[in-house]
Amino acid sequence: MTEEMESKSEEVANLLKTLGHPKRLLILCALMNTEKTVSELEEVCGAGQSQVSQFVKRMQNEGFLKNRKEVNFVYYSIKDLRIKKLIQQISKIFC
Amino acid sequence: MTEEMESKSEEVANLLKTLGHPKRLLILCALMNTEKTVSELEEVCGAGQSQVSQFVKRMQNEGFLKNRKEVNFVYYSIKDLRIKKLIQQISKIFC
DNA sequence: TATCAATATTACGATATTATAATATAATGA
DNA sequence: TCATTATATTATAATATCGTAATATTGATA
Repeated sequence: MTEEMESKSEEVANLLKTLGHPKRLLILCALMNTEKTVSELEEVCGAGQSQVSQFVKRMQNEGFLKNRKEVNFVYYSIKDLRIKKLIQQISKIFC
Repeated sequence: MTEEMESKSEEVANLLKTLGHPKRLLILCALMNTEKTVSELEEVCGAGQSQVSQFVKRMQNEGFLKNRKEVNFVYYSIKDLRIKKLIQQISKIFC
């Protein structure tokens, strides 16, 4: 096994792990067509404020999400078209 | 959020979690073209016998793999064409 | 300035996962 | 039968993740 395979497999595994949580998946699905605030996402996935904040932070760090601040709201959305298509593919594969 | 969405998201999340481990990914890739024994898979992913055995058991339980016993070897392989295509999609998405 | 609303961060116990070692099982061949 | 080989199972310590509560931050507004 090459160094490259090892690091690539870790990189991909990290992305898959981030996707591998039911509430994070629900958040991603909810963001497919529109941006949403943290409190809106709380309702979407039935998690508390703190947990949603942690979820979106992680997904942003992994490159899935971006945000935009407006007054004291923070709107999260899918980072770009590439990620949106990726999520569509994933959902096509598993659903 | 409907009951159905909740259970579907858990189901998909479980599949993604199973995929979300670097050595399990390496095992799946190694099985794309050919079946392999547990000891061959040890070399493929650089894990010990026990761990590989646990990995393939889990992936078999999740529906990714099947096995075939021959004398005292156990050959593991991708369960069917549908799963093979799924893994190809995943690797196309992330690589 | 004081307060409030929205979000982020931190802390922490509970639970799950990982990696490893030890042992068990099952089939083979001497 | 006994030893060997391949695999499976069990146990366990280390680590990671999850969910929750408490606190901090930030910007707006009274």
